[in-house]
Amino acid sequence: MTRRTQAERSDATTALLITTAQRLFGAHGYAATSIDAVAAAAGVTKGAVYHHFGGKTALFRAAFVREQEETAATLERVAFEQSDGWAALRRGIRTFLEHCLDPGFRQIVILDGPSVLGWETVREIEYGHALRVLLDGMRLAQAEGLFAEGDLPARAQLVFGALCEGGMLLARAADPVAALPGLAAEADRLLEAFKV
Amino acid sequence: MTRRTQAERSDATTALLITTAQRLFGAHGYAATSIDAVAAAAGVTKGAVYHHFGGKTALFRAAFVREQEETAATLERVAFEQSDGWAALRRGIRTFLEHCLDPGFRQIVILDGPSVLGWETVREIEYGHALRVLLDGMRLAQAEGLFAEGDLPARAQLVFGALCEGGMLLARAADPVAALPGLAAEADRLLEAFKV
DNA sequence: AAGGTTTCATACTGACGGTATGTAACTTCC
DNA sequence: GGAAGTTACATACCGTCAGTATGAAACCTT
Repeated sequence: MTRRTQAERSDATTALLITTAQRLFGAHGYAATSIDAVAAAAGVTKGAVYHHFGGKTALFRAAFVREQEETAATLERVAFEQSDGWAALRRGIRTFLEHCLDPGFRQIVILDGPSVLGWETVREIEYGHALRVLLDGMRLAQAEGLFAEGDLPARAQLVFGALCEGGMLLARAADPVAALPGLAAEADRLLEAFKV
Repeated sequence: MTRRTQAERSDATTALLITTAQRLFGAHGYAATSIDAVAAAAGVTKGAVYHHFGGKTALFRAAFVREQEETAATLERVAFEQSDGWAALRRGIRTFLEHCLDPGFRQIVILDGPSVLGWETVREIEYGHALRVLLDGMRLAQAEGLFAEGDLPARAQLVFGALCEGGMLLARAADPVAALPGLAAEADRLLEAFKV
Protein backbone atom coordinates (compact mmCIF):
# COMPACT_ATOMS: atom_id res chain seq x y z
CA MET A 1 0.00 0.00 0.00
CA THR A 2 1.21 3.45 -0.85
CA ARG A 3 2.34 5.55 2.05
CA ARG A 4 -0.36 7.80 3.51
CA THR A 5 -0.43 10.12 6.47
CA GLN A 6 -2.51 9.15 9.49
CA ALA A 7 -4.95 11.94 8.74
CA GLU A 8 -5.42 10.65 5.22
CA ARG A 9 -5.97 7.10 6.40
CA SER A 10 -8.38 8.22 9.09
CA ASP A 11 -10.35 10.56 6.87
CA ALA A 12 -10.63 8.01 4.08
CA THR A 13 -11.89 5.28 6.41
CA THR A 14 -14.30 7.58 8.21
CA ALA A 15 -15.75 8.95 5.00
CA LEU A 16 -16.11 5.48 3.53
CA LEU A 17 -17.85 4.24 6.66
CA ILE A 18 -20.29 7.13 6.67
CA THR A 19 -21.15 6.65 3.01
CA THR A 20 -21.59 2.92 3.52
CA ALA A 21 -23.66 3.42 6.65
CA GLN A 22 -25.84 5.91 4.80
CA ARG A 23 -26.46 3.34 2.10
CA LEU A 24 -27.17 0.36 4.36
CA PHE A 25 -29.13 2.19 7.05
CA GLY A 26 -31.09 3.85 4.28
CA ALA A 27 -31.81 0.62 2.47
CA HIS A 28 -32.65 -1.73 5.36
CA GLY A 29 -33.27 0.49 8.36
CA TYR A 30 -31.29 0.95 11.56
CA ALA A 31 -32.37 -2.18 13.41
CA ALA A 32 -31.85 -4.51 10.45
CA THR A 33 -28.35 -3.21 9.75
CA SER A 34 -25.54 -4.65 11.84
CA ILE A 35 -22.25 -2.91 12.48
CA ASP A 36 -20.46 -5.93 11.05
CA ALA A 37 -22.45 -5.52 7.85
CA VAL A 38 -21.45 -1.88 7.48
CA ALA A 39 -17.84 -2.66 8.28
CA ALA A 40 -17.72 -5.56 5.84
CA ALA A 41 -19.32 -3.51 3.05
CA ALA A 42 -16.69 -0.84 3.66
CA GLY A 43 -13.90 -3.42 3.56
CA VAL A 44 -12.90 -3.07 7.20
CA THR A 45 -13.86 -4.75 10.46
CA LYS A 46 -15.84 -3.75 13.50
CA GLY A 47 -12.70 -2.58 15.23
CA ALA A 48 -12.31 0.24 12.74
CA VAL A 49 -15.89 1.35 13.30
CA TYR A 50 -15.47 1.47 17.05
CA HIS A 51 -12.19 3.30 16.68
CA HIS A 52 -13.80 6.14 14.72
CA PHE A 53 -17.28 6.12 16.22
CA GLY A 54 -18.55 5.78 19.75
CA GLY A 55 -21.03 3.07 18.82
CA LYS A 56 -23.80 2.15 16.46
CA THR A 57 -25.82 5.20 17.43
CA ALA A 58 -22.90 7.52 16.70
CA LEU A 59 -22.42 5.92 13.28
CA PHE A 60 -26.09 6.42 12.52
CA ARG A 61 -25.87 10.00 13.68
CA ALA A 62 -23.08 10.65 11.21
CA ALA A 63 -25.20 9.23 8.40
CA PHE A 64 -28.13 11.34 9.57
CA VAL A 65 -26.02 14.51 9.55
CA ARG A 66 -24.80 13.69 6.08
CA GLU A 67 -28.39 13.36 4.85
CA GLN A 68 -29.22 16.70 6.41
CA GLU A 69 -26.23 18.38 4.82
CA GLU A 70 -27.20 17.12 1.40
CA THR A 71 -30.80 18.18 1.89
CA ALA A 72 -29.91 21.65 3.14
CA ALA A 73 -27.48 22.16 0.27
CA THR A 74 -30.14 21.27 -2.29
CA LEU A 75 -32.72 23.51 -0.64
CA GLU A 76 -30.36 26.46 -0.43
CA ARG A 77 -29.36 26.05 -4.04
CA VAL A 78 -32.91 26.22 -5.40
CA ALA A 79 -33.92 28.95 -2.93
CA PHE A 80 -31.16 31.24 -4.16
CA GLU A 81 -32.52 31.03 -7.69
CA GLN A 82 -35.81 32.64 -6.68
CA SER A 83 -36.66 36.31 -6.87
CA ASP A 84 -38.25 36.82 -3.48
CA GLY A 85 -38.68 35.07 -0.14
CA TRP A 86 -42.15 33.85 -0.88
CA ALA A 87 -41.13 32.23 -4.14
CA ALA A 88 -38.18 30.66 -2.36
CA LEU A 89 -40.51 29.15 0.23
CA ARG A 90 -42.80 27.71 -2.41
CA ARG A 91 -39.91 26.32 -4.40
CA GLY A 92 -38.38 24.91 -1.23
CA ILE A 93 -41.58 23.06 -0.38
CA ARG A 94 -41.66 21.44 -3.77
CA THR A 95 -37.99 20.55 -3.64
CA PHE A 96 -38.31 19.03 -0.19
CA LEU A 97 -41.22 16.88 -1.29
CA GLU A 98 -39.22 15.68 -4.27
CA HIS A 99 -36.29 14.97 -1.98
CA CYS A 100 -38.55 12.63 0.00
CA LEU A 101 -38.72 10.34 -3.02
CA ASP A 102 -35.27 9.12 -1.98
CA PRO A 103 -35.94 5.99 0.12
CA GLY A 104 -32.71 6.44 2.06
CA PHE A 105 -33.66 9.93 3.13
CA ARG A 106 -37.08 8.80 4.30
CA GLN A 107 -35.71 5.82 6.21
CA ILE A 108 -32.88 7.64 7.96
CA VAL A 109 -34.29 11.11 8.52
CA ILE A 110 -38.02 10.57 8.92
CA LEU A 111 -38.51 7.00 10.10
CA ASP A 112 -35.45 6.00 12.13
CA GLY A 113 -34.01 9.37 13.16
CA PRO A 114 -36.40 10.25 15.96
CA SER A 115 -36.46 6.74 17.35
CA VAL A 116 -32.70 6.21 17.34
CA LEU A 117 -31.41 9.68 18.19
CA GLY A 118 -34.37 11.07 20.08
CA TRP A 119 -36.42 14.06 19.14
CA GLU A 120 -34.17 16.60 20.82
CA THR A 121 -31.07 15.51 18.96
CA VAL A 122 -32.86 15.24 15.64
CA ARG A 123 -34.28 18.73 15.86
CA GLU A 124 -30.96 20.12 17.06
CA ILE A 125 -29.29 18.77 13.95
CA GLU A 126 -32.13 19.87 11.70
CA TYR A 127 -32.02 23.38 13.15
CA GLY A 128 -28.58 23.58 11.63
CA HIS A 129 -29.64 22.26 8.24
CA ALA A 130 -33.02 21.69 6.57
CA LEU A 131 -35.05 23.44 9.24
CA ARG A 132 -32.66 26.38 9.23
CA VAL A 133 -33.17 26.89 5.51
CA LEU A 134 -36.94 26.88 6.01
CA LEU A 135 -36.70 29.31 8.91
CA ASP A 136 -34.39 31.58 6.90
CA GLY A 137 -36.94 31.60 4.11
CA MET A 138 -39.69 32.57 6.52
CA ARG A 139 -37.55 35.33 8.01
CA LEU A 140 -36.77 36.66 4.56
CA ALA A 141 -40.43 36.61 3.56
CA GLN A 142 -41.29 38.38 6.77
CA ALA A 143 -38.64 41.04 6.14
CA GLU A 144 -40.23 41.57 2.75
CA GLY A 145 -43.54 42.18 4.48
CA LEU A 146 -45.14 39.05 3.06
CA PHE A 147 -45.23 36.91 6.17
CA ALA A 148 -47.33 37.44 9.25
CA GLU A 149 -45.84 38.12 12.68
CA GLY A 150 -45.71 35.28 15.15
CA ASP A 151 -43.53 32.54 16.62
CA LEU A 152 -41.48 31.78 13.53
CA PRO A 153 -39.47 28.82 14.92
CA ALA A 154 -42.64 27.11 16.06
CA ARG A 155 -44.28 27.89 12.75
CA ALA A 156 -41.35 26.47 10.82
CA GLN A 157 -41.48 23.34 12.93
CA LEU A 158 -45.18 22.82 12.29
CA VAL A 159 -44.75 23.28 8.57
CA PHE A 160 -41.76 20.99 8.60
CA GLY A 161 -43.80 18.28 10.27
CA ALA A 162 -46.50 18.67 7.66
CA LEU A 163 -43.93 18.46 4.87
CA CYS A 164 -42.44 15.25 6.24
CA GLU A 165 -45.90 13.71 6.26
CA GLY A 166 -46.42 15.01 2.77
CA GLY A 167 -43.18 13.45 1.65
CA MET A 168 -44.19 10.05 3.01
CA LEU A 169 -47.58 10.41 1.39
CA LEU A 170 -45.97 11.30 -1.90
CA ALA A 171 -43.61 8.35 -1.77
CA ARG A 172 -46.50 5.96 -1.23
CA ALA A 173 -48.48 7.31 -4.16
CA ALA A 174 -48.91 4.99 -7.12
CA ASP A 175 -47.49 7.68 -9.40
CA PRO A 176 -45.47 10.13 -7.30
CA VAL A 177 -44.63 12.36 -10.23
CA ALA A 178 -48.30 12.79 -10.99
CA ALA A 179 -49.21 13.22 -7.32
CA LEU A 180 -46.61 15.91 -6.65
CA PRO A 181 -48.45 18.97 -8.03
CA GLY A 182 -51.62 18.32 -6.04
CA LEU A 183 -49.74 17.66 -2.85
CA ALA A 184 -47.53 20.70 -3.35
CA ALA A 185 -50.67 22.75 -3.85
CA GLU A 186 -52.07 21.58 -0.53
CA ALA A 187 -48.76 22.35 1.16
CA ASP A 188 -48.63 25.77 -0.48
CA ARG A 189 -52.07 26.40 0.85
CA LEU A 190 -50.81 25.60 4.34
CA LEU A 191 -48.22 28.29 3.86
CA GLU A 192 -50.86 30.77 2.70
CA ALA A 193 -52.19 30.66 6.24
CA PHE A 194 -49.30 32.86 7.24
CA LYS A 195 -49.52 35.34 4.39
CA VAL A 196 -50.23 38.88 5.53
CA MET B 1 -56.10 -19.98 42.05
CA THR B 2 -59.79 -19.96 41.42
CA ARG B 3 -60.98 -21.88 38.40
CA ARG B 4 -61.24 -19.76 35.23
CA THR B 5 -62.24 -20.54 31.70
CA GLN B 6 -59.54 -20.61 29.05
CA ALA B 7 -60.99 -17.49 27.48
CA GLU B 8 -60.77 -15.68 30.80
CA ARG B 9 -57.20 -16.79 31.37
CA SER B 10 -56.23 -15.82 27.88
CA ASP B 11 -57.94 -12.45 27.91
CA ALA B 12 -56.57 -11.55 31.30
CA THR B 13 -53.00 -12.39 30.35
CA THR B 14 -53.26 -10.65 26.99
CA ALA B 15 -54.73 -7.51 28.48
CA LEU B 16 -52.14 -7.44 31.24
CA LEU B 17 -49.34 -7.90 28.73
CA ILE B 18 -50.61 -5.07 26.55
CA THR B 19 -50.96 -2.70 29.48
CA THR B 20 -47.51 -3.62 30.74
CA ALA B 21 -45.99 -3.30 27.29
CA GLN B 22 -47.63 0.08 26.90
CA ARG B 23 -46.07 1.22 30.16
CA LEU B 24 -42.55 -0.11 29.53
CA PHE B 25 -42.33 0.70 25.83
CA GLY B 26 -43.66 4.14 26.67
CA ALA B 27 -41.21 4.73 29.47
CA HIS B 28 -37.99 3.38 27.97
CA GLY B 29 -38.61 3.05 24.26
CA TYR B 30 -38.89 -0.02 22.07
CA ALA B 31 -35.22 -0.90 21.72
CA ALA B 32 -34.45 -0.52 25.42
CA THR B 33 -37.36 -2.72 26.49
CA SER B 34 -36.82 -6.47 26.36
CA ILE B 35 -39.57 -9.03 26.07
CA ASP B 36 -38.32 -10.64 29.26
CA ALA B 37 -38.75 -7.32 31.04
CA VAL B 38 -42.35 -6.97 29.89
CA ALA B 39 -43.12 -10.56 30.79
CA ALA B 40 -41.53 -10.25 34.23
CA ALA B 41 -43.38 -7.01 34.97
CA ALA B 42 -46.60 -8.75 34.01
CA GLY B 43 -45.77 -11.70 36.25
CA VAL B 44 -45.38 -14.23 33.45
CA THR B 45 -42.50 -15.49 31.30
CA LYS B 46 -41.46 -15.08 27.72
CA GLY B 47 -43.36 -18.21 26.76
CA ALA B 48 -46.67 -16.53 27.51
CA VAL B 49 -45.75 -13.54 25.37
CA TYR B 50 -44.86 -15.72 22.41
CA HIS B 51 -48.02 -17.72 22.86
CA HIS B 52 -50.26 -14.66 22.57
CA PHE B 53 -48.17 -12.50 20.25
CA GLY B 54 -46.18 -13.25 17.14
CA GLY B 55 -43.10 -11.49 18.42
CA LYS B 56 -41.76 -8.27 19.87
CA THR B 57 -43.09 -6.25 16.96
CA ALA B 58 -46.59 -7.69 17.36
CA LEU B 59 -46.55 -6.86 21.06
CA PHE B 60 -45.51 -3.32 20.28
CA ARG B 61 -48.20 -3.07 17.67
CA ALA B 62 -50.82 -4.02 20.24
CA ALA B 63 -49.54 -1.29 22.55
CA PHE B 64 -49.58 1.16 19.65
CA VAL B 65 -53.19 0.29 18.80
CA ARG B 66 -54.16 0.71 22.43
CA GLU B 67 -52.64 4.20 22.45
CA GLN B 68 -54.55 5.06 19.32
CA GLU B 69 -57.81 3.79 20.75
CA GLU B 70 -57.39 5.91 23.85
CA THR B 71 -56.48 8.95 21.80
CA ALA B 72 -59.37 8.57 19.39
CA ALA B 73 -61.81 8.07 22.25
CA THR B 74 -60.64 11.27 23.94
CA LEU B 75 -60.82 13.22 20.70
CA GLU B 76 -64.30 11.98 19.86
CA ARG B 77 -65.54 12.77 23.33
CA VAL B 78 -64.50 16.41 23.23
CA ALA B 79 -65.52 16.81 19.60
CA PHE B 80 -69.08 15.73 20.37
CA GLU B 81 -69.38 18.52 22.93
CA GLN B 82 -68.90 21.20 20.29
CA SER B 83 -71.63 23.02 18.43
CA ASP B 84 -70.26 22.85 14.90
CA GLY B 85 -67.58 21.13 12.87
CA TRP B 86 -65.19 24.04 12.95
CA ALA B 87 -65.35 24.31 16.74
CA ALA B 88 -64.82 20.56 16.96
CA LEU B 89 -61.69 20.84 14.83
CA ARG B 90 -60.27 23.64 16.97
CA ARG B 91 -61.06 21.80 20.16
CA GLY B 92 -59.59 18.61 18.74
CA ILE B 93 -56.33 20.36 17.92
CA ARG B 94 -56.00 21.62 21.44
CA THR B 95 -56.90 18.24 22.92
CA PHE B 96 -54.40 16.43 20.73
CA LEU B 97 -51.63 18.81 21.75
CA GLU B 98 -52.48 18.25 25.39
CA HIS B 99 -52.50 14.51 24.78
CA CYS B 100 -48.91 14.80 23.57
CA LEU B 101 -47.90 15.76 27.09
CA ASP B 102 -48.11 12.07 27.92
CA PRO B 103 -44.55 10.75 27.49
CA GLY B 104 -45.76 7.25 26.72
CA PHE B 105 -47.90 8.48 23.85
CA ARG B 106 -45.03 10.46 22.37
CA GLN B 107 -42.59 7.56 22.68
CA ILE B 108 -44.84 4.87 21.26
CA VAL B 109 -46.88 6.73 18.68
CA ILE B 110 -44.61 9.49 17.45
CA LEU B 111 -41.06 8.34 18.06
CA ASP B 112 -40.98 4.55 17.84
CA GLY B 113 -44.10 3.77 15.84
CA PRO B 114 -42.88 4.66 12.36
CA SER B 115 -39.48 3.06 12.91
CA VAL B 116 -40.77 -0.21 14.35
CA LEU B 117 -43.98 -0.73 12.38
CA GLY B 118 -43.18 1.19 9.24
CA TRP B 119 -45.03 4.17 7.92
CA GLU B 120 -47.64 2.18 6.01
CA THR B 121 -48.74 0.21 9.05
CA VAL B 122 -48.74 3.23 11.32
CA ARG B 123 -50.93 5.25 9.01
CA GLU B 124 -53.23 2.31 8.40
CA ILE B 125 -53.85 2.04 12.12
CA GLU B 126 -54.18 5.78 12.54
CA TYR B 127 -56.69 5.95 9.72
CA GLY B 128 -58.92 3.88 11.94
CA HIS B 129 -58.40 6.04 15.01
CA ALA B 130 -56.91 9.49 15.59
CA LEU B 131 -56.60 10.38 11.93
CA ARG B 132 -60.13 9.19 11.26
CA VAL B 133 -61.49 11.56 13.89
CA LEU B 134 -59.61 14.45 12.30
CA LEU B 135 -60.83 13.53 8.85
CA ASP B 136 -64.39 13.19 10.11
CA GLY B 137 -64.13 16.66 11.59
CA MET B 138 -62.92 18.05 8.29
CA ARG B 139 -65.73 16.32 6.41
CA LEU B 140 -68.28 17.69 8.85
CA ALA B 141 -66.88 21.20 8.55
CA GLN B 142 -66.96 20.86 4.80
CA ALA B 143 -70.58 19.66 4.86
CA GLU B 144 -71.36 22.78 6.87
CA GLY B 145 -69.80 24.85 4.13
CA LEU B 146 -66.91 26.02 6.29
CA PHE B 147 -64.12 24.01 4.76
CA ALA B 148 -62.64 24.42 1.32
CA GLU B 149 -62.80 21.73 -1.35
CA GLY B 150 -59.71 19.65 -1.97
CA ASP B 151 -57.97 16.38 -1.17
CA LEU B 152 -59.23 15.94 2.37
CA PRO B 153 -57.26 12.81 3.30
CA ALA B 154 -54.01 14.42 2.19
CA ARG B 155 -54.96 17.59 4.01
CA ALA B 156 -55.74 15.70 7.20
CA GLN B 157 -52.41 13.92 6.94
CA LEU B 158 -50.49 17.17 6.55
CA VAL B 159 -52.25 18.74 9.49
CA PHE B 160 -51.70 15.60 11.52
CA GLY B 161 -47.98 15.76 10.82
CA ALA B 162 -47.89 19.37 11.91
CA LEU B 163 -49.77 18.52 15.10
CA CYS B 164 -47.34 15.74 16.00
CA GLU B 165 -44.49 18.19 15.64
CA GLY B 166 -46.43 20.67 17.69
CA GLY B 167 -46.95 18.09 20.38
CA MET B 168 -43.24 17.34 20.59
CA LEU B 169 -42.50 21.04 20.68
CA LEU B 170 -45.02 21.53 23.44
CA ALA B 171 -43.61 18.71 25.52
CA ARG B 172 -40.13 20.19 25.32
CA ALA B 173 -41.27 23.63 26.44
CA ALA B 174 -40.09 24.78 29.84
CA ASP B 175 -43.69 25.42 30.85
CA PRO B 176 -45.98 23.39 28.58
CA VAL B 177 -49.15 24.72 30.16
CA ALA B 178 -48.06 28.27 29.42
CA ALA B 179 -46.85 27.37 25.93
CA LEU B 180 -50.06 25.62 24.91
CA PRO B 181 -52.20 28.66 23.98
CA GLY B 182 -49.58 30.15 21.68
CA LEU B 183 -48.89 26.86 19.97
CA ALA B 184 -52.59 26.08 19.61
CA ALA B 185 -53.02 29.51 18.04
CA GLU B 186 -50.34 28.76 15.44
CA ALA B 187 -51.96 25.40 14.74
CA ASP B 188 -55.39 27.00 14.48
CA ARG B 189 -53.91 29.41 12.00
CA LEU B 190 -52.72 26.46 9.94
CA LEU B 191 -56.28 25.26 9.83
CA GLU B 192 -57.52 28.68 8.75
CA ALA B 193 -55.69 28.03 5.51
CA PHE B 194 -58.55 25.76 4.54
CA LYS B 195 -61.40 27.99 5.61
CA VAL B 196 -63.67 28.99 2.75
C1' DA C 1 -62.18 -39.53 34.73
C1' DA C 2 -59.53 -40.10 30.59
C1' DG C 3 -57.88 -38.10 26.55
C1' DG C 4 -57.24 -33.87 24.03
C1' DT C 5 -56.41 -28.87 23.68
C1' DT C 6 -54.96 -24.49 25.35
C1' DT C 7 -51.89 -21.89 28.21
C1' DC C 8 -47.77 -21.13 29.86
C1' DA C 9 -42.64 -22.26 31.86
C1' DT C 10 -37.99 -23.79 31.10
C1' DA C 11 -34.00 -24.71 28.43
C1' DC C 12 -31.57 -23.61 24.61
C1' DT C 13 -29.60 -21.36 20.10
C1' DG C 14 -27.89 -17.79 17.15
C1' DA C 15 -27.12 -13.00 16.19
C1' DC C 16 -25.39 -8.83 17.51
C1' DG C 17 -23.61 -4.68 20.24
C1' DG C 18 -19.83 -3.73 22.76
C1' DT C 19 -15.01 -4.55 24.92
C1' DA C 20 -10.24 -6.20 25.52
C1' DT C 21 -6.19 -7.07 23.58
C1' DG C 22 -2.90 -7.66 20.04
C1' DT C 23 -0.57 -5.89 15.73
C1' DA C 24 0.69 -3.07 11.88
C1' DA C 25 1.15 1.66 10.06
C1' DC C 26 2.62 6.10 10.91
C1' DT C 27 5.02 10.03 13.65
C1' DT C 28 8.35 12.09 16.77
C1' DC C 29 12.60 12.62 18.83
C1' DC C 30 17.29 11.76 19.47
C1' DG D 1 17.87 6.62 10.54
C1' DG D 2 16.49 3.91 14.26
C1' DA D 3 14.21 3.77 18.85
C1' DA D 4 10.13 5.13 21.32
C1' DG D 5 5.58 6.32 21.26
C1' DT D 6 0.98 7.12 19.07
C1' DT D 7 -2.71 6.12 15.89
C1' DA D 8 -5.41 2.92 13.11
C1' DC D 9 -7.12 -1.08 12.77
C1' DA D 10 -7.98 -6.70 13.35
C1' DT D 11 -9.21 -10.62 16.20
C1' DA D 12 -11.14 -12.90 20.03
C1' DC D 13 -14.30 -12.77 23.38
C1' DC D 14 -18.46 -11.60 26.59
C1' DG D 15 -23.21 -10.31 27.74
C1' DT D 16 -27.75 -9.50 26.15
C1' DC D 17 -31.67 -10.57 23.84
C1' DA D 18 -35.08 -12.18 20.15
C1' DG D 19 -36.75 -16.29 18.86
C1' DT D 20 -37.50 -21.65 19.18
C1' DA D 21 -38.24 -26.30 21.09
C1' DT D 22 -40.01 -28.98 24.41
C1' DG D 23 -42.52 -30.19 28.35
C1' DA D 24 -45.83 -29.43 32.12
C1' DA D 25 -50.01 -27.61 34.10
C1' DA D 26 -54.67 -25.79 33.58
C1' DC D 27 -58.79 -26.32 31.26
C1' DC D 28 -62.32 -28.61 28.10
C1' DT D 29 -64.86 -32.55 26.03
C1' DT D 30 -67.26 -36.73 26.25
